[in-house]
Amino acid sequence: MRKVLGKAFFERKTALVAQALLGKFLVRKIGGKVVREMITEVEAYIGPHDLASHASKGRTTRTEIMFGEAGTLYIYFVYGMYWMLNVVTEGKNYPAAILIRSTENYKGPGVLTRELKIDGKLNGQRLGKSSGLWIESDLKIENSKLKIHRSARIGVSYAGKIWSKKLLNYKILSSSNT
DNA sequence: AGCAAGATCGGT
DNA sequence: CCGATCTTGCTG
Repeated sequence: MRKVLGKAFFERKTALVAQALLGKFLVRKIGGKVVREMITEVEAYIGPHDLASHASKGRTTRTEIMFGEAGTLYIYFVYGMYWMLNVVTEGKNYPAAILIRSTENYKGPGVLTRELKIDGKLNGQRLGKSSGLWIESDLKIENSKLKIHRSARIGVSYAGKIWSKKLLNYKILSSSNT
C-alpha cells in the first residue's frame, strides 16, 4: 500500500526527515508516464548557521524558499549545468531543506534531475500530485529495517572545519526487505 | 558592471 | 585532475 507524504511529514527535525526519506519513493509524472524511484541517498541542510547551506547567507531572492513551508520544492541551478532537487523542512522562518542526491537508478543529484526532467519551473511549488512530483511511502518497505550510513556531505569543503564535517549525508547500505 | 565560486559530472 | 557552463550574491 502506498501513501503520498504530506506537509506533516516534512515539518519535523530535518535530520529525522532525512533518515525517514530513505526507502521512500520519488515519483515523477512525465507526460502520461509515472516513474517511481526509491530514494537511496539524501543530505540535510539545517538552519541559519549551517555554512554549507545557501541559507547561511540569510534571506535572498534565492534562499527565501528555504524559509518557507515544509514540503515546498527548492530547486536551484549549479555549475552552469545541473538542477539540484531539495525539499523544504521544519517550520516557517527556519531555513532547512533536504537534497535528494540519489535513487536506485540515478546516482548523483545532477543526473537524477536530468533524467526525471526536473528543473527550475518547479522551484517554489509544493511537492504533490498537482506539480507532477511527489514522494510516497510503500508499506512493503520498512524504514526501520534499512541499514543506514551517515557521512560528511559531498562538495561542501567551503563550509569550514565544523560544518563541512557534520555527518548529514544519509544513504542506504543495504536492506533486508524489498 | 564585473567577478569569483559553486550542494556536479564525465572524461583523462 | 580538469574543463564545461551560467546563475547568484557580493563588491565597488
